[in-house]
Formats: sequence, C-alpha cells, structure tokens
Amino acid sequence: MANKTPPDSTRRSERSRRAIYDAALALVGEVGYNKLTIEGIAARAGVGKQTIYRWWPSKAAVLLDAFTQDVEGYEAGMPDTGDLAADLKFVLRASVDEFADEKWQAPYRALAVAGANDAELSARFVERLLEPGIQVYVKRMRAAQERGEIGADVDVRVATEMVLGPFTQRWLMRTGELTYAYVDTLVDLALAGLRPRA
Amino acid sequence: MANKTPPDSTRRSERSRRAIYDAALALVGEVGYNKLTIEGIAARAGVGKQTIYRWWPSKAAVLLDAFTQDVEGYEAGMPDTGDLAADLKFVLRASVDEFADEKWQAPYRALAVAGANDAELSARFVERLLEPGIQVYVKRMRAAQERGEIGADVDVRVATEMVLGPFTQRWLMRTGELTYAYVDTLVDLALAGLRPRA
Amino acid sequence: MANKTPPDSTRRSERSRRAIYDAALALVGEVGYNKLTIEGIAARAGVGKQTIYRWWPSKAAVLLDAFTQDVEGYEAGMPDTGDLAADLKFVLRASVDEFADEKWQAPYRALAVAGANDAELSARFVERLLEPGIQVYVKRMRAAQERGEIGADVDVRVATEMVLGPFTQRWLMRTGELTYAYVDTLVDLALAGLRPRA
Amino acid sequence: MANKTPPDSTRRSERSRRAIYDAALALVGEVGYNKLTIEGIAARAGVGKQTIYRWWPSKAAVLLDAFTQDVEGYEAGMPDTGDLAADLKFVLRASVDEFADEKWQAPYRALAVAGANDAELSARFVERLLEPGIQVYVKRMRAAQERGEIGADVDVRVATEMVLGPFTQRWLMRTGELTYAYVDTLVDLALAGLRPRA
DNA sequence: AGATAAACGAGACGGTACGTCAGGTCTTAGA
DNA sequence: TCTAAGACCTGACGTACCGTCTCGTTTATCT
Repeated sequence: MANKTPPDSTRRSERSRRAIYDAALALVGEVGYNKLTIEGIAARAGVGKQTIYRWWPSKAAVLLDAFTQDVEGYEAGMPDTGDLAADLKFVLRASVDEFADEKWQAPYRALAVAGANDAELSARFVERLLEPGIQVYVKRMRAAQERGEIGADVDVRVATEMVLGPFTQRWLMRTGELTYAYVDTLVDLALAGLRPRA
Repeated sequence: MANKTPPDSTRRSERSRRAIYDAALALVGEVGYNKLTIEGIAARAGVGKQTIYRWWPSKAAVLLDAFTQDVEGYEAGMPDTGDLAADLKFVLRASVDEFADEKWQAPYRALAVAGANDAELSARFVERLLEPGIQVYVKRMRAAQERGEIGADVDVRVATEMVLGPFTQRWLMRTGELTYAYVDTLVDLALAGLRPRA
Repeated sequence: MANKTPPDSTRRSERSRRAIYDAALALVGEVGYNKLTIEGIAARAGVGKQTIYRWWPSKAAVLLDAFTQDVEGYEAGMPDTGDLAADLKFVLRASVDEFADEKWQAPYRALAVAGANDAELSARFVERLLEPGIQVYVKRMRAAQERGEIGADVDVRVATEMVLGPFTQRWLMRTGELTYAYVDTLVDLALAGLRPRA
Repeated sequence: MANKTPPDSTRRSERSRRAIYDAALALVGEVGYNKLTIEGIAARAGVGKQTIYRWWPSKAAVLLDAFTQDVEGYEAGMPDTGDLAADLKFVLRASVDEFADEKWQAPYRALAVAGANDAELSARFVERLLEPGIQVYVKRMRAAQERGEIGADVDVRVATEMVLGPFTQRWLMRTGELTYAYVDTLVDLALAGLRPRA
C-alpha cells in the first residue's frame, strides 16, 4: 500500500538540486549537523520544502548527496614509490591535514554519525565515501604483497583496517590527537607485523 | 550573572533518578536514540519534565548516566594466562558477543554517536566508558612488555588501538562483520609486529 | 501591464469542460465544499490543473458554472390558478422537497456561502441563480396585483422577500425546520398581515 | 479511542486568551475570513500555535468566542412604547447602521458563513448570537399580542422571521440594499398584510 | 510536632521544526 | 497551439518536542 508514485526524474530541476547541495554544505558548516534543518536548507536554497521532500527522505540523505557531489573525482589514489611505509605515511599525513580542516570535517563527521543510527544511510555512506577510501589502501597493499614486501598469507583488508581503524577512532571519538607522529608510529607498528617471515 | 542556584543534591529523589534511568534505557532500546525524547522519558518514568531538566543538560547526558550506572562494577579486566594472543582473543570474542546484543548495543552506539557531535559529552563518554575499556588492554600489554614478550620500544597505547580501532570501526560504521575469525586474525596480525626484534 | 492575453476560447476543449463540471459536482457531493480542491477536480476529470486555472479564477467559479449548467432550462415558473396563496404554497412546498435533497442542496449551499465572502462571485450567483428564482415570485405577485388581489401600493419585491427571506434564513442558518406546515403558515401570514381581523 | 485528556482549564492563561480574541478580531477585519489563519492569529497575539489548538478546534470557533466575548452584555432589548411598528422600525434601523459598519460586519458574516458548512459550529452560532437577537423581537411581539394588537392566532415566531429573514437575506446574499426606507416598508408590510384594505 | 523550603508531578506556555497538503505558476511532451 | 502531466515555490496546516514557567503536593530537615 501507500506507494506514492515516484516523481519523474527527467523533469527535475537541476538548478534547484545544485542550490540545495550548496545550501546544505554551507549550513552544516555554519550551524552544525544537529541544528541543520530541512526548512533551513530550503530557505537558504530558495526552494520549497516539498522539493526537498520529493527527492530525499532525510536531511542526512541530502547531505550525503551534497557531499558526494562535492568530492566527486577525488579518487586521488596513492603513490607507489616502491616504499610502502613511506607511501602510507604520505597519504595518512595528508589525511591528518584534511581532518583538521573544520569545513571538510563537519559534514563528513555528521554523515558518519548519522549513519551510525540509520542502517540504510550507513550503507550508502560506506559504499560511496568510506569504502572507496579504504580501497585505495587495499590496492596499494596488494601491490606490495605481489612484490613480496608483505607476507603472502596476510589479509590485506584487515591490514588496512589496522591502520585506518585507529585513525578513525581517534578522530570520531576524540580519544587522542591526530598528528604526523601518530600516523608514522601507526604505520611502522602495523608494517612490522606484515613483513614476510624469513 | 544568570547563575541559577544549583539544586540541593542531598534532597534529590532517589526514586525518581532510578525511574529515569530505567525509562531512558528501555526507551532507547524500543524507539532508538533519535526518537528518544525527554518528554517520553519523563512520561515513562512518571516524573515531571522539570525533574529531568534540573539534573541533566540533555538527553544524551541522561543516557550516559543511565548506561554508566548499568555497567558499574563491570571492570572485568582481562585474564593473564601468560599467552597474550590467547588472552586478547578471549576478551575480544566476548566483546563480539556483547556487541551482537541489541539491548546493550543500542545505548552504547547512541552515546558514541551523540558524543561525536558534542565535544563535552564526548569527553565524559570517553572518560567513563571508553577509556576504562581501553586501559584493560593497555595494562595487559604492558605486563607482556615487561616480560619481554613485546618489544620494549613499542607504544602499547598505539598497539592497543591497532586492535580496538578496527573493531570499533567495523561496528560503528558497519564496514564489515564482527566474528570470532575476524578478531583472531586481527590479534595475530597485530602481534606479529609487536614481537621484540631478534 | 500584466494583461495575460486571454485564451482563445474557440479552441477550448468541450470534452474537458464537461469533465470538469461533472467532477466538480460529484466531488462537492462526496466531500463537501471545504474539502473540494482544484487538484481534486483536475485529477477526477483527467485534466491538467492549468486547464482549470486557464478558464476559471477559483473553485467557486467552477462550481457556479457547473451548477448553472446543470439547472439550465429550469425556469419552471409558477402556475397561475388564480389563487395566489395556493400557487405560492405549491411552489414553496416543491422547494421544501428540493432543499431536502442533499445532492442538490450541497453545491447550492456552498455557492451561497462562498458568495458571502466574495462580492464578485456573489454578484454572479445572485444574477444567475438566485434572482431568476425570485423573479418567478415577483411576476406571479405582479399578476395578482394587476387583478386587484394585492394592494396597488404594495412593493411586490419586498412582499416576495417576505416569503423567501424567512425560508432562506431557516435553510442557511439552520434556525428552524423547513416543512409544508411552515411554508403554509408563512404564506398565509404574509398575505394576511399581522393585524387582527376587524 | 484517542481521547486526549482535555486540558486543565483552571491553569489557562487569561492573558493569552484575550490576546487571541483581539488578534482574531483585528485580523478578520484586516484580511477577511478566508485569509484569516491560525498562524496569523498566533503570531499577532504573541502566542504559540499550540495554545490555540489546545483550546479551540478551528479558526471559526476562535472567532465565535472572540466575537461573543465582544458583544457580551449586548442584550439591548427593544423598547416598548406601545407602538409596535415604531419600535420594530427603531431597532431595525439601528441594525441597518450596525450592518453597515465593516468592522462589526466582517466577523459576523464570517461566522454566519462558516456555520453554513459546519453544522456543529452553526448550532453554537445560532444559540449564542442569532437566537438571542431573534428572541428580542419575539418577546416584543408577544407583548403586543397579549395586548390584542396582533391576532391571537398569529405565530409570533414566524412573524418575526418575516421581518428578519428578508433583512438577513439582503445582507448575506447582497440581493438588495439595506436602508431605513427598506426596513420601514418591511415592517409596514408585515404588519399590514398584502391584502388590499377593505 | 509544626514550620519552612526545596524537590516533586503535572502540564500550560512561547517557540521551532516537522512532514503534508493545496494553491497558483511554469515547463515539457505529445496530439 | 492547446492540452495532460506534473515539478516548482509558497504558505498554512496540525503535531511533536523543546526548554521555561508556574501551580499545588509531598517530603525532609530545622526549629
């Protein structure tokens, strides 16, 4: 029952969509996620509330799309200089800087958090933002593994999590500082266990 | 100015406090954190709203106290059989079970998440719930380190995070399953790097 | 400025117009005037909203046209048997029956009411529906006056209102029942005057 | 089911109630009944919307109470100079003036009209405002009847309607002007009857 | 034991935002 | 070119909670 016929997406206003994305990102930076409201987004975007409700189920979904749009074409990838430790440290240090940027961090954190209480949203967040970031590490590790720098029996997925998990936890839970020194230590400690056994 | 004289805590109604804790925990399990409301807690507890506002600043704070109360005397600690890997796996496997229990998981997740958007709450959450849990690991590792099972130069705090971070991330972000096999792999991989260099 | 060129009425779709009338009358009977909506009429008629807005300024105007269409060729007129009292009673009794018919009454009442708050609509309602009904009485009275049954100095318009006004008030305001006995009393009293017979 | 416990009227804010009445009457005069909104009343009164919804079921009900409050203690009654025609004319002429006053007329008309589409409201409107006004005439007529100025067999209720009905119809439907001359004619005709004087 | 005063339950209050509905305008496709 | 379809902006709807503010009513000391 209750199947509202879904709107015809070919007629969708591109103008409104962009305005909504811009408004959502601007507002989440200004007032934070908790005080972000659909009414606020609509007003800022110069758009009717219904136009938002027509296309998204929640403010979190709007923000996810807005943010995804924003980081499209990111896919920076990781260098492969042949030195795995150096490459990991290089990218993680960049992440340290990124996560220190309040403007970028606010919506990302908001999404991570909103996802935690909403399984469906979580799935989309992971698929669209989190997983691609993880895969960058997995691929680089796999390359190292093929060259024999990492033990053949090592689960590179778990190995990646061993580097990213602590980083994420410190950031999200504020259980510690995110510094260059920290990520260096982390990489060294993690890699020490990955080397092929002599 | 504006210093509301704080309420006299000696006159506080113990009955009401318990009722509020019970109501908060019951409701967060039934409707989830987002739909948990102060009005709902007050109604369920048979308590005036003001009685809640008098003693707590937010629903998250209520929940934190309620939950803390609930796990008081936990402090289980970790066995020390002399086999570090086995001990870590033992406790982590218990955590796997614990985090699979919807009733326990709901408020814990809610608090973790609420903290992410509220630095002050976060600090108390970490201090009261998260950090004690981490310290259990840190202490066990330190013991192992003193016995020379772990390299003397290893930062046991970071080493602990290398085990708990991935676990937490999988749970919170739902980026993977939490199984016995997973935590075993995790422990083995982490410890491989911790052994003292020959 | 702003003079929208009026639409070319020669190209108007007769099919749509009829469908709109039918839908409007059906809906006003089903849901009442307050819950009658342009959207509802359009949907029921299988017509775009714009097609309604192009030709009518308001739902009341649609209903007025629809209803007028429906009662076209009414103009029943009043018999002239030579007995004024009997003729008046005859027609008023027919009205009693008519106003008891929910299906006929609903849109008529709706229009009377909508008119009360909209002078322009009111004018058209009076001109097209109400006044013709009144004139039927006025003519019959005038005929009686010419035959000397009614005083030559009597204002037959006012005399007519003296019969129809009470009837309308009872109906519209629900201040009393509309029965055969009532209209008989009304006619007798109006014709006779209140003074005691000498 | 669904019986929300009714609010405790002893705790009701008199201040708010007055402000709501004032706002409702002011707004209905300024923008008309159709554009009168609960939000508008609340805003103008400096009151939460819920405070209105708590105590009244609709904007019409608010207006009815507001208006009733306003005309409380009216109950002017009718003079009894012994000359029935003169007394009726006197009061009706006063009504002519009253109904020409836009400020008084707007809410009264609005209520009459709202009642037409809402039987329950109608009942209260009639009981509180309309019927008392009618009874003033009925009583005066009855007095005249007891003195023999009016035939003993005359139904004074119907006789009253014969005077007030036409007046009301002209006003509500705008079928004619409301002048002193009109009400004089009406009274004379009603009292005299239509038959030619012998 | 009685008086005093704070916490208590209850819930009305001024507000904000919700998610829905309809109004009236504007755009696109099709006949 | 007019029509059907329907997306759009607007604004009001009625509801849910917010956090504050009285109201009596316990309850727990302190005379």
